[in-house]
Amino acid sequence: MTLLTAFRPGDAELTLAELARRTGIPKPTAHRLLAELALWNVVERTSGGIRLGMGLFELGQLAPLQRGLREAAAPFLADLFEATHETVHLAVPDGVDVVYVQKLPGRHGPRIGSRVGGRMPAYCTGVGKAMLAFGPPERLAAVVAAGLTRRTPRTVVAPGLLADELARIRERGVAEEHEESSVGIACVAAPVRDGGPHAVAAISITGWANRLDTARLAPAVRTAALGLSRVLRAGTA
Amino acid sequence: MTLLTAFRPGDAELTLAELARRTGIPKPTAHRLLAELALWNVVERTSGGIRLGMGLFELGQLAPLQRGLREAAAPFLADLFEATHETVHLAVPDGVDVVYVQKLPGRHGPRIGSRVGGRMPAYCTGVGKAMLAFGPPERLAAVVAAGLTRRTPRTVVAPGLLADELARIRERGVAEEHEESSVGIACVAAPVRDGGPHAVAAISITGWANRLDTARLAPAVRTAALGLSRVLRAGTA
DNA sequence: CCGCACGTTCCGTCCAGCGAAACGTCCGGC
DNA sequence: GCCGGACGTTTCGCTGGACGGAACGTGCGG
Repeated sequence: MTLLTAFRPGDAELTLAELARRTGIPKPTAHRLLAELALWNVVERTSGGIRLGMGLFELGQLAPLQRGLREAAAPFLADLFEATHETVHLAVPDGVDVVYVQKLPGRHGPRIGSRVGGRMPAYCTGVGKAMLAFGPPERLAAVVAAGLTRRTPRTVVAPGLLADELARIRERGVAEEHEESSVGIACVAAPVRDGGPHAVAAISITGWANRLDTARLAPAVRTAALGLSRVLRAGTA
Repeated sequence: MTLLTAFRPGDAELTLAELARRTGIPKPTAHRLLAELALWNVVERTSGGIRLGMGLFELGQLAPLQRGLREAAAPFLADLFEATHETVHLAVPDGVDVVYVQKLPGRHGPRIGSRVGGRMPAYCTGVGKAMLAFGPPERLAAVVAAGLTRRTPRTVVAPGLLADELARIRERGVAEEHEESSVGIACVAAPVRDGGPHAVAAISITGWANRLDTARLAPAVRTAALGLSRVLRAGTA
Protein backbone atom coordinates (compact mmCIF):
# COMPACT_ATOMS: atom_id res chain seq x y z
CA MET A 1 0.00 0.00 0.00
CA THR A 2 2.85 2.36 0.71
CA LEU A 3 4.16 1.69 -2.75
CA LEU A 4 0.77 2.10 -4.41
CA THR A 5 -0.05 5.34 -2.65
CA ALA A 6 3.27 6.74 -3.82
CA PHE A 7 1.60 7.13 -7.20
CA ARG A 8 0.01 10.53 -7.48
CA PRO A 9 -2.45 11.66 -10.12
CA GLY A 10 -0.37 12.72 -13.06
CA ASP A 11 2.32 10.13 -12.51
CA ALA A 12 1.98 8.05 -15.61
CA GLU A 13 4.78 5.77 -14.56
CA LEU A 14 7.53 5.83 -11.99
CA THR A 15 10.93 4.20 -11.90
CA LEU A 16 11.91 1.73 -9.24
CA ALA A 17 14.45 4.17 -7.86
CA GLU A 18 11.88 6.95 -7.67
CA LEU A 19 9.44 4.70 -5.83
CA ALA A 20 12.13 3.65 -3.38
CA ARG A 21 12.97 7.30 -2.77
CA ARG A 22 9.39 8.39 -2.23
CA THR A 23 8.43 5.57 0.07
CA GLY A 24 11.66 5.09 1.95
CA ILE A 25 11.52 1.40 1.08
CA PRO A 26 14.96 0.00 0.19
CA LYS A 27 15.36 -0.78 -3.45
CA PRO A 28 15.59 -4.57 -3.23
CA THR A 29 12.50 -4.73 -1.06
CA ALA A 30 10.54 -2.52 -3.42
CA HIS A 31 11.74 -4.62 -6.31
CA ARG A 32 10.46 -7.80 -4.74
CA LEU A 33 7.13 -6.32 -3.68
CA LEU A 34 6.52 -4.85 -7.12
CA ALA A 35 7.31 -8.16 -8.74
CA GLU A 36 4.59 -9.73 -6.62
CA LEU A 37 2.11 -6.95 -7.36
CA ALA A 38 2.85 -7.38 -11.05
CA LEU A 39 1.73 -11.02 -10.82
CA TRP A 40 -1.70 -9.74 -9.85
CA ASN A 41 -1.69 -7.07 -12.55
CA VAL A 42 -1.92 -4.44 -9.86
CA VAL A 43 1.14 -2.83 -11.38
CA GLU A 44 2.61 -3.31 -14.83
CA ARG A 45 6.24 -3.19 -15.76
CA THR A 46 6.86 -1.10 -18.82
CA SER A 47 10.06 -0.45 -20.68
CA GLY A 48 10.73 2.71 -18.76
CA GLY A 49 9.29 2.09 -15.34
CA ILE A 50 6.28 0.90 -13.43
CA ARG A 51 2.67 1.99 -13.69
CA LEU A 52 -0.54 1.11 -11.95
CA GLY A 53 -2.22 -1.70 -13.80
CA MET A 54 -5.58 -2.81 -14.96
CA GLY A 55 -6.05 -5.25 -12.11
CA LEU A 56 -6.22 -2.33 -9.74
CA PHE A 57 -8.78 -0.64 -11.94
CA GLU A 58 -10.88 -3.79 -12.02
CA LEU A 59 -10.70 -4.26 -8.27
CA GLY A 60 -11.63 -0.67 -7.64
CA GLN A 61 -14.76 -1.04 -9.70
CA LEU A 62 -15.94 -3.79 -7.36
CA ALA A 63 -16.35 -1.37 -4.46
CA PRO A 64 -20.07 -1.88 -3.90
CA LEU A 65 -21.01 1.58 -2.72
CA GLN A 66 -19.62 3.41 -5.69
CA ARG A 67 -20.81 0.79 -8.12
CA GLY A 68 -24.43 0.70 -7.05
CA LEU A 69 -24.59 4.44 -6.88
CA ARG A 70 -23.08 4.91 -10.31
CA GLU A 71 -25.36 2.44 -11.98
CA ALA A 72 -28.44 3.92 -10.41
CA ALA A 73 -27.33 7.44 -11.17
CA ALA A 74 -26.30 6.95 -14.79
CA PRO A 75 -29.68 7.69 -16.39
CA PHE A 76 -30.27 10.80 -14.30
CA LEU A 77 -26.82 12.16 -15.05
CA ALA A 78 -27.31 11.47 -18.73
CA ASP A 79 -30.60 13.37 -18.71
CA LEU A 80 -29.02 16.33 -16.98
CA PHE A 81 -26.15 16.35 -19.41
CA GLU A 82 -28.38 16.18 -22.41
CA ALA A 83 -30.59 18.96 -21.16
CA THR A 84 -27.73 21.33 -20.38
CA HIS A 85 -24.54 20.13 -22.08
CA GLU A 86 -22.67 21.38 -19.04
CA THR A 87 -20.34 19.33 -16.89
CA VAL A 88 -22.26 16.96 -14.59
CA HIS A 89 -20.78 15.51 -11.41
CA LEU A 90 -21.77 12.79 -8.98
CA ALA A 91 -19.89 12.82 -5.68
CA VAL A 92 -19.95 11.10 -2.29
CA PRO A 93 -18.75 12.41 1.07
CA ASP A 94 -15.60 11.07 2.69
CA GLY A 95 -14.24 12.68 5.82
CA VAL A 96 -13.93 16.39 5.22
CA ASP A 97 -13.69 15.89 1.47
CA VAL A 98 -15.89 14.89 -1.38
CA VAL A 99 -14.87 12.15 -3.78
CA TYR A 100 -16.10 12.30 -7.35
CA VAL A 101 -17.68 9.09 -8.54
CA GLN A 102 -18.81 10.09 -12.00
CA LYS A 103 -18.15 12.99 -14.32
CA LEU A 104 -19.61 13.92 -17.67
CA PRO A 105 -17.46 16.74 -19.03
CA GLY A 106 -19.45 19.47 -20.75
CA ARG A 107 -18.83 20.45 -24.31
CA HIS A 108 -18.12 24.12 -24.03
CA GLY A 109 -17.47 24.20 -20.31
CA PRO A 110 -14.22 25.11 -18.61
CA ARG A 111 -11.48 22.59 -17.97
CA ILE A 112 -12.31 21.55 -14.45
CA GLY A 113 -9.75 20.06 -12.11
CA SER A 114 -12.13 17.40 -10.88
CA ARG A 115 -11.48 13.79 -11.73
CA VAL A 116 -13.32 10.55 -11.12
CA GLY A 117 -11.76 9.18 -7.97
CA GLY A 118 -10.39 12.62 -7.11
CA ARG A 119 -10.97 14.69 -3.98
CA MET A 120 -11.98 18.24 -3.23
CA PRO A 121 -12.65 19.97 0.09
CA ALA A 122 -16.34 19.88 1.01
CA TYR A 123 -16.69 23.46 2.24
CA CYS A 124 -15.96 25.18 -1.05
CA THR A 125 -17.74 23.01 -3.62
CA GLY A 126 -21.37 22.78 -4.57
CA VAL A 127 -21.64 19.05 -4.00
CA GLY A 128 -19.70 19.41 -0.77
CA LYS A 129 -21.98 22.08 0.66
CA ALA A 130 -25.07 20.16 -0.39
CA MET A 131 -23.86 17.10 1.51
CA LEU A 132 -22.71 19.15 4.49
CA ALA A 133 -26.12 20.76 4.75
CA PHE A 134 -27.86 17.41 4.75
CA GLY A 135 -25.22 15.48 6.64
CA PRO A 136 -24.53 14.81 10.31
CA PRO A 137 -23.55 17.90 12.35
CA GLU A 138 -20.34 16.15 13.40
CA ARG A 139 -19.17 16.27 9.83
CA LEU A 140 -19.62 20.00 9.66
CA ALA A 141 -17.76 20.31 12.95
CA ALA A 142 -14.92 18.23 11.57
CA VAL A 143 -14.77 20.34 8.43
CA VAL A 144 -14.62 23.55 10.45
CA ALA A 145 -12.04 22.04 12.77
CA ALA A 146 -9.90 21.06 9.81
CA GLY A 147 -9.83 24.71 8.83
CA LEU A 148 -11.35 26.73 6.01
CA THR A 149 -8.57 27.98 3.80
CA ARG A 150 -9.17 30.74 1.28
CA ARG A 151 -8.82 29.27 -2.21
CA THR A 152 -10.21 32.26 -4.10
CA PRO A 153 -11.32 35.76 -3.10
CA ARG A 154 -14.88 34.45 -2.80
CA THR A 155 -14.22 31.37 -0.69
CA VAL A 156 -16.30 31.33 2.49
CA VAL A 157 -13.80 31.00 5.32
CA ALA A 158 -15.88 32.20 8.28
CA PRO A 159 -17.56 29.27 10.08
CA GLY A 160 -20.57 31.46 10.88
CA LEU A 161 -21.12 32.42 7.27
CA LEU A 162 -20.77 28.79 6.24
CA ALA A 163 -23.43 27.78 8.76
CA ASP A 164 -25.78 30.47 7.42
CA GLU A 165 -25.18 29.31 3.91
CA LEU A 166 -25.92 25.69 4.87
CA ALA A 167 -29.17 26.79 6.51
CA ARG A 168 -30.22 28.46 3.26
CA ILE A 169 -29.30 25.30 1.37
CA ARG A 170 -31.46 23.23 3.71
CA GLU A 171 -34.38 25.55 2.98
CA ARG A 172 -33.98 25.55 -0.78
CA GLY A 173 -32.77 21.99 -1.23
CA VAL A 174 -30.12 23.29 -3.61
CA ALA A 175 -26.56 24.49 -3.09
CA GLU A 176 -24.78 27.00 -5.28
CA GLU A 177 -21.14 27.87 -5.61
CA HIS A 178 -19.80 30.97 -7.30
CA GLU A 179 -16.04 31.03 -7.72
CA GLU A 180 -15.42 29.68 -4.23
CA SER A 181 -13.04 26.92 -5.28
CA SER A 182 -11.78 28.21 -8.64
CA VAL A 183 -12.07 31.61 -10.22
CA GLY A 184 -14.44 31.72 -13.16
CA ILE A 185 -16.36 28.59 -12.25
CA ALA A 186 -19.84 28.24 -10.77
CA CYS A 187 -21.97 25.25 -9.88
CA VAL A 188 -25.42 24.15 -8.73
CA ALA A 189 -25.77 21.01 -6.65
CA ALA A 190 -28.46 19.00 -4.88
CA PRO A 191 -28.20 16.27 -2.25
CA VAL A 192 -29.10 12.62 -2.83
CA ARG A 193 -30.52 10.64 0.05
CA ASP A 194 -31.33 6.99 0.39
CA GLY A 195 -33.67 5.84 3.12
CA GLY A 196 -31.53 7.34 5.87
CA PRO A 197 -31.58 10.84 7.31
CA HIS A 198 -28.36 12.02 5.71
CA ALA A 199 -27.20 12.76 2.20
CA VAL A 200 -25.23 9.88 0.70
CA ALA A 201 -24.22 11.70 -2.48
CA ALA A 202 -24.78 14.85 -4.47
CA ILE A 203 -25.31 15.80 -8.09
CA SER A 204 -24.07 19.01 -9.61
CA ILE A 205 -23.86 21.02 -12.81
CA THR A 206 -20.73 23.09 -13.32
CA GLY A 207 -19.81 25.75 -15.85
CA TRP A 208 -18.47 29.23 -16.48
CA ALA A 209 -19.47 31.55 -13.67
CA ASN A 210 -20.57 34.32 -16.01
CA ARG A 211 -22.65 32.09 -18.25
CA LEU A 212 -24.20 29.47 -15.99
CA ASP A 213 -27.78 30.42 -15.12
CA THR A 214 -27.90 28.76 -11.72
CA ALA A 215 -31.44 29.87 -10.96
CA ARG A 216 -32.70 28.22 -14.12
CA LEU A 217 -30.75 25.02 -13.64
CA ALA A 218 -31.54 24.53 -9.95
CA PRO A 219 -34.89 22.80 -10.52
CA ALA A 220 -33.33 20.38 -13.00
CA VAL A 221 -30.53 19.41 -10.63
CA ARG A 222 -32.94 19.09 -7.74
CA THR A 223 -35.29 16.93 -9.78
CA ALA A 224 -32.49 14.62 -10.85
CA ALA A 225 -31.28 14.30 -7.26
CA LEU A 226 -34.77 13.54 -6.00
CA GLY A 227 -35.28 10.99 -8.75
CA LEU A 228 -32.04 9.24 -7.86
CA SER A 229 -33.01 9.35 -4.19
CA ARG A 230 -36.27 7.60 -5.01
CA VAL A 231 -34.49 4.87 -6.95
CA LEU A 232 -32.04 4.34 -4.08
CA ARG A 233 -34.86 4.09 -1.56
CA ALA A 234 -36.62 1.56 -3.75
CA GLY A 235 -33.40 -0.42 -4.14
CA THR A 236 -32.62 -0.63 -0.45
CA ALA A 237 -36.20 -1.17 0.69
CA MET B 1 -4.59 -9.71 -2.79
CA THR B 2 -5.96 -13.15 -2.14
CA LEU B 3 -8.46 -11.62 0.23
CA LEU B 4 -9.40 -8.83 -2.15
CA THR B 5 -9.88 -11.09 -5.13
CA ALA B 6 -12.21 -13.22 -3.06
CA PHE B 7 -14.78 -10.49 -3.61
CA ARG B 8 -16.80 -11.21 -6.69
CA PRO B 9 -19.11 -8.83 -8.53
CA GLY B 10 -22.38 -8.99 -6.67
CA ASP B 11 -20.82 -9.54 -3.28
CA ALA B 12 -21.90 -6.43 -1.47
CA GLU B 13 -20.18 -7.52 1.68
CA LEU B 14 -18.69 -10.71 3.04
CA THR B 15 -18.23 -11.97 6.57
CA LEU B 16 -14.84 -12.73 7.99
CA ALA B 17 -15.68 -16.41 8.16
CA GLU B 18 -16.79 -16.46 4.53
CA LEU B 19 -13.59 -14.77 3.43
CA ALA B 20 -11.50 -17.24 5.42
CA ARG B 21 -13.40 -20.10 3.79
CA ARG B 22 -13.03 -18.80 0.25
CA THR B 23 -9.38 -17.97 0.50
CA GLY B 24 -8.18 -20.76 2.74
CA ILE B 25 -6.58 -18.18 4.98
CA PRO B 26 -7.01 -19.02 8.67
CA LYS B 27 -9.43 -16.78 10.47
CA PRO B 28 -6.97 -14.97 12.76
CA THR B 29 -4.66 -14.20 9.86
CA ALA B 30 -7.49 -12.86 7.75
CA HIS B 31 -8.66 -10.82 10.67
CA ARG B 32 -5.30 -9.19 11.07
CA LEU B 33 -4.78 -8.54 7.38
CA LEU B 34 -8.22 -7.02 7.03
CA ALA B 35 -7.58 -4.76 9.98
CA GLU B 36 -4.51 -3.46 8.19
CA LEU B 37 -6.36 -3.03 4.90
CA ALA B 38 -9.06 -1.14 6.75
CA LEU B 39 -6.47 1.40 7.89
CA TRP B 40 -5.92 2.25 4.25
CA ASN B 41 -9.64 2.34 3.48
CA VAL B 42 -9.13 -0.48 1.05
CA VAL B 43 -11.82 -2.39 2.91
CA GLU B 44 -14.45 -1.08 5.29
CA ARG B 45 -15.85 -2.83 8.28
CA THR B 46 -19.61 -2.63 8.42
CA SER B 47 -22.01 -3.88 11.02
CA GLY B 48 -22.57 -7.12 9.19
CA GLY B 49 -19.28 -7.84 7.51
CA ILE B 50 -16.58 -6.43 5.30
CA ARG B 51 -16.82 -4.64 1.98
CA LEU B 52 -14.38 -3.18 -0.47
CA GLY B 53 -13.81 0.46 0.37
CA MET B 54 -13.44 3.77 -1.25
CA GLY B 55 -9.66 3.78 -1.01
CA LEU B 56 -9.60 0.93 -3.49
CA PHE B 57 -11.89 2.84 -5.82
CA GLU B 58 -9.67 5.90 -5.62
CA LEU B 59 -6.52 3.91 -6.27
CA GLY B 60 -8.08 2.15 -9.22
CA GLN B 61 -8.91 5.44 -10.84
CA LEU B 62 -5.22 6.34 -10.84
CA ALA B 63 -4.39 3.61 -13.35
CA PRO B 64 -3.02 5.85 -16.09
CA LEU B 65 -4.06 3.87 -19.12
CA GLN B 66 -7.71 3.72 -18.25
CA ARG B 67 -7.78 7.27 -16.98
CA GLY B 68 -6.28 8.93 -20.01
CA LEU B 69 -8.41 6.88 -22.32
CA ARG B 70 -11.60 7.65 -20.45
CA GLU B 71 -10.99 11.36 -20.35
CA ALA B 72 -10.15 11.54 -24.00
CA ALA B 73 -13.10 9.37 -24.94
CA ALA B 74 -15.77 11.06 -22.85
CA PRO B 75 -16.88 13.65 -25.42
CA PHE B 76 -17.08 11.12 -28.23
CA LEU B 77 -19.07 8.68 -26.14
CA ALA B 78 -21.41 11.46 -25.09
CA ASP B 79 -22.00 12.43 -28.70
CA LEU B 80 -22.74 8.85 -29.68
CA PHE B 81 -25.10 8.45 -26.78
CA GLU B 82 -26.94 11.64 -27.55
CA ALA B 83 -27.33 10.76 -31.20
CA THR B 84 -28.64 7.25 -30.56
CA HIS B 85 -29.76 6.90 -26.95
CA GLU B 86 -28.50 3.36 -27.08
CA THR B 87 -25.97 1.82 -24.71
CA VAL B 88 -22.44 2.99 -25.50
CA HIS B 89 -19.34 1.07 -24.43
CA LEU B 90 -15.64 1.78 -24.31
CA ALA B 91 -13.41 -1.27 -23.83
CA VAL B 92 -9.74 -2.21 -23.84
CA PRO B 93 -8.14 -5.58 -24.63
CA ASP B 94 -6.61 -7.69 -21.88
CA GLY B 95 -5.39 -11.19 -22.64
CA VAL B 96 -8.19 -13.08 -24.35
CA ASP B 97 -10.83 -10.81 -22.82
CA VAL B 98 -12.04 -7.29 -23.14
CA VAL B 99 -12.40 -5.05 -20.11
CA TYR B 100 -15.03 -2.35 -20.14
CA VAL B 101 -13.70 1.05 -19.18
CA GLN B 102 -16.79 3.16 -19.64
CA LYS B 103 -20.48 2.49 -20.13
CA LEU B 104 -23.39 4.79 -20.83
CA PRO B 105 -26.52 2.69 -20.39
CA GLY B 106 -29.18 3.42 -23.00
CA ARG B 107 -32.64 4.53 -22.08
CA HIS B 108 -34.80 1.92 -23.70
CA GLY B 109 -32.08 -0.63 -24.30
CA PRO B 110 -31.87 -4.11 -22.83
CA ARG B 111 -30.30 -4.77 -19.46
CA ILE B 112 -26.80 -5.70 -20.48
CA GLY B 113 -24.52 -7.79 -18.31
CA SER B 114 -21.56 -5.57 -18.99
CA ARG B 115 -20.11 -3.50 -16.19
CA VAL B 116 -17.35 -0.95 -15.93
CA GLY B 117 -14.34 -2.97 -14.82
CA GLY B 118 -16.02 -6.16 -15.99
CA ARG B 119 -14.77 -8.72 -18.49
CA MET B 120 -16.19 -10.49 -21.52
CA PRO B 121 -14.56 -12.90 -23.97
CA ALA B 122 -13.17 -11.10 -27.00
CA TYR B 123 -14.35 -13.55 -29.66
CA CYS B 124 -18.06 -13.07 -29.14
CA THR B 125 -18.41 -9.34 -28.55
CA GLY B 126 -18.40 -6.44 -30.96
CA VAL B 127 -15.62 -4.56 -29.21
CA GLY B 128 -13.68 -7.77 -28.83
CA LYS B 129 -13.82 -8.66 -32.51
CA ALA B 130 -12.94 -5.11 -33.51
CA MET B 131 -9.82 -5.27 -31.36
CA LEU B 132 -8.95 -8.79 -32.48
CA ALA B 133 -9.16 -7.73 -36.11
CA PHE B 134 -6.81 -4.82 -35.53
CA GLY B 135 -4.60 -6.46 -32.93
CA PRO B 136 -1.48 -8.60 -33.06
CA PRO B 137 -1.96 -12.05 -34.63
CA GLU B 138 -0.62 -13.64 -31.45
CA ARG B 139 -3.65 -12.40 -29.63
CA LEU B 140 -5.99 -14.08 -32.07
CA ALA B 141 -3.96 -17.26 -31.73
CA ALA B 142 -4.23 -17.07 -27.96
CA VAL B 143 -7.97 -16.55 -28.18
CA VAL B 144 -8.41 -19.54 -30.45
CA ALA B 145 -6.12 -21.62 -28.27
CA ALA B 146 -8.18 -20.71 -25.22
CA GLY B 147 -11.18 -22.19 -26.95
CA LEU B 148 -14.34 -20.75 -28.48
CA THR B 149 -17.27 -21.91 -26.43
CA ARG B 150 -20.82 -21.61 -27.74
CA ARG B 151 -22.66 -19.04 -25.65
CA THR B 152 -25.72 -18.74 -27.89
CA PRO B 153 -26.88 -20.54 -31.04
CA ARG B 154 -25.26 -17.80 -33.11
CA THR B 155 -21.86 -17.74 -31.44
CA VAL B 156 -19.03 -18.26 -33.92
CA VAL B 157 -17.06 -21.23 -32.62
CA ALA B 158 -15.15 -22.29 -35.74
CA PRO B 159 -11.69 -20.67 -35.87
CA GLY B 160 -11.90 -20.48 -39.67
CA LEU B 161 -15.19 -18.62 -39.61
CA LEU B 162 -13.83 -16.26 -36.98
CA ALA B 163 -10.80 -15.51 -39.18
CA ASP B 164 -13.08 -14.78 -42.14
CA GLU B 165 -15.18 -12.50 -40.01
CA LEU B 166 -12.11 -10.63 -38.81
CA ALA B 167 -10.97 -10.16 -42.39
CA ARG B 168 -14.32 -8.59 -43.24
CA ILE B 169 -14.00 -6.35 -40.20
CA ARG B 170 -10.56 -5.21 -41.32
CA GLU B 171 -12.05 -4.27 -44.70
CA ARG B 172 -15.02 -2.39 -43.34
CA GLY B 173 -13.39 -0.91 -40.25
CA VAL B 174 -16.48 -1.89 -38.28
CA ALA B 175 -17.43 -5.03 -36.35
CA GLU B 176 -20.94 -6.26 -35.79
CA GLU B 177 -22.33 -8.78 -33.40
CA HIS B 178 -25.75 -10.34 -33.64
CA GLU B 179 -26.77 -12.43 -30.66
CA GLU B 180 -23.35 -14.06 -30.39
CA SER B 181 -22.89 -13.40 -26.69
CA SER B 182 -26.47 -12.97 -25.50
CA VAL B 183 -29.74 -13.77 -27.21
CA GLY B 184 -31.65 -10.69 -28.28
CA ILE B 185 -28.71 -8.32 -28.23
CA ALA B 186 -26.76 -6.83 -31.13
CA CYS B 187 -23.90 -4.42 -31.33
CA VAL B 188 -21.75 -2.34 -33.70
CA ALA B 189 -18.17 -1.58 -32.76
CA ALA B 190 -15.12 0.16 -34.18
CA PRO B 191 -11.46 0.00 -33.18
CA VAL B 192 -9.53 2.88 -31.62
CA ARG B 193 -5.83 3.22 -32.40
CA ASP B 194 -3.20 5.50 -31.04
CA GLY B 195 0.00 6.03 -32.96
CA GLY B 196 0.84 2.31 -32.92
CA PRO B 197 -0.17 -0.38 -35.37
CA HIS B 198 -2.68 -2.10 -33.11
CA ALA B 199 -6.04 -1.22 -31.65
CA VAL B 200 -5.77 0.01 -28.06
CA ALA B 201 -9.51 0.20 -27.42
CA ALA B 202 -12.89 -0.06 -29.10
CA ILE B 203 -16.16 1.81 -29.01
CA SER B 204 -19.53 0.14 -29.46
CA ILE B 205 -23.25 0.74 -29.53
CA THR B 206 -25.44 -2.02 -28.17
CA GLY B 207 -29.18 -2.60 -28.26
CA TRP B 208 -32.02 -4.97 -29.02
CA ALA B 209 -31.12 -7.24 -31.92
CA ASN B 210 -34.44 -6.74 -33.68
CA ARG B 211 -34.44 -2.95 -33.36
CA LEU B 212 -30.82 -1.87 -33.71
CA ASP B 213 -30.12 -0.68 -37.26
CA THR B 214 -26.46 -1.64 -37.36
CA ALA B 215 -25.95 -0.49 -40.95
CA ARG B 216 -27.19 2.98 -40.09
CA LEU B 217 -25.16 3.25 -36.89
CA ALA B 218 -21.90 1.91 -38.28
CA PRO B 219 -20.69 5.23 -39.70
CA ALA B 220 -21.40 7.01 -36.42
CA VAL B 221 -19.45 4.48 -34.39
CA ARG B 222 -16.62 4.49 -36.88
CA THR B 223 -16.48 8.27 -36.87
CA ALA B 224 -16.36 8.42 -33.09
CA ALA B 225 -13.59 5.82 -33.00
CA LEU B 226 -11.57 7.67 -35.61
CA GLY B 227 -12.06 10.93 -33.76
CA LEU B 228 -10.84 9.40 -30.53
CA SER B 229 -7.91 7.85 -32.38
CA ARG B 230 -6.92 11.26 -33.65
CA VAL B 231 -7.04 12.77 -30.17
CA LEU B 232 -4.92 9.93 -28.80
CA ARG B 233 -2.33 10.37 -31.54
CA ALA B 234 -2.19 14.08 -30.83
CA GLY B 235 -1.80 13.41 -27.12
CA THR B 236 1.04 10.93 -27.45
CA ALA B 237 2.84 12.77 -30.24
C1' DC C 1 -30.29 -25.06 27.89
C1' DC C 2 -27.20 -26.43 24.65
C1' DG C 3 -24.63 -26.28 20.28
C1' DC C 4 -22.94 -23.85 16.71
C1' DA C 5 -20.92 -20.17 14.14
C1' DC C 6 -19.36 -15.88 14.50
C1' DG C 7 -15.65 -12.26 15.59
C1' DT C 8 -11.77 -11.52 18.59
C1' DT C 9 -7.51 -12.18 21.49
C1' DC C 10 -3.40 -14.49 23.07
C1' DC C 11 1.21 -16.09 22.48
C1' DG C 12 5.13 -19.27 21.31
C1' DT C 13 7.24 -20.91 17.13
C1' DC C 14 9.59 -20.42 13.10
C1' DC C 15 10.46 -19.09 8.57
C1' DA C 16 9.92 -15.75 5.08
C1' DG C 17 10.65 -11.21 4.22
C1' DC C 18 14.27 -8.00 4.89
C1' DG C 19 18.00 -5.11 3.16
C1' DA C 20 23.22 -4.40 3.06
C1' DA C 21 26.33 -5.60 -0.24
C1' DA C 22 27.63 -6.68 -4.59
C1' DC C 23 26.90 -7.13 -9.60
C1' DG C 24 25.80 -6.08 -14.55
C1' DT C 25 24.37 -2.41 -17.55
C1' DC C 26 23.65 1.85 -19.67
C1' DC C 27 24.20 6.35 -20.16
C1' DG C 28 26.45 11.39 -20.23
C1' DG C 29 30.64 14.06 -19.33
C1' DC C 30 35.31 14.86 -19.84
C1' DG D 1 38.01 5.66 -24.32
C1' DC D 2 37.47 5.94 -19.69
C1' DC D 3 35.14 6.81 -15.72
C1' DG D 4 31.46 8.08 -12.40
C1' DG D 5 26.91 7.76 -11.40
C1' DA D 6 22.28 5.92 -11.53
C1' DC D 7 19.63 2.36 -12.79
C1' DG D 8 17.67 -2.48 -12.26
C1' DT D 9 18.78 -7.01 -10.48
C1' DT D 10 20.59 -10.88 -7.59
C1' DT D 11 22.53 -13.00 -3.57
C1' DC D 12 22.28 -14.53 1.16
C1' DG D 13 22.54 -14.65 6.32
C1' DC D 14 19.91 -12.75 10.11
C1' DT D 15 16.08 -11.78 12.70
C1' DG D 16 11.82 -9.81 13.96
C1' DG D 17 7.22 -10.04 13.06
C1' DA D 18 3.75 -12.58 10.76
C1' DC D 19 1.51 -16.91 11.48
C1' DG D 20 -2.20 -19.78 13.16
C1' DG D 21 -3.68 -23.27 16.75
C1' DA D 22 -6.07 -22.74 20.80
C1' DA D 23 -9.04 -20.50 23.63
C1' DC D 24 -12.52 -16.92 24.72
C1' DG D 25 -16.89 -14.03 24.61
C1' DT D 26 -21.18 -13.50 22.23
C1' DG D 27 -25.52 -14.00 19.80
C1' DC D 28 -28.70 -16.89 17.51
C1' DG D 29 -31.71 -20.99 16.46
C1' DG D 30 -33.49 -25.22 17.87
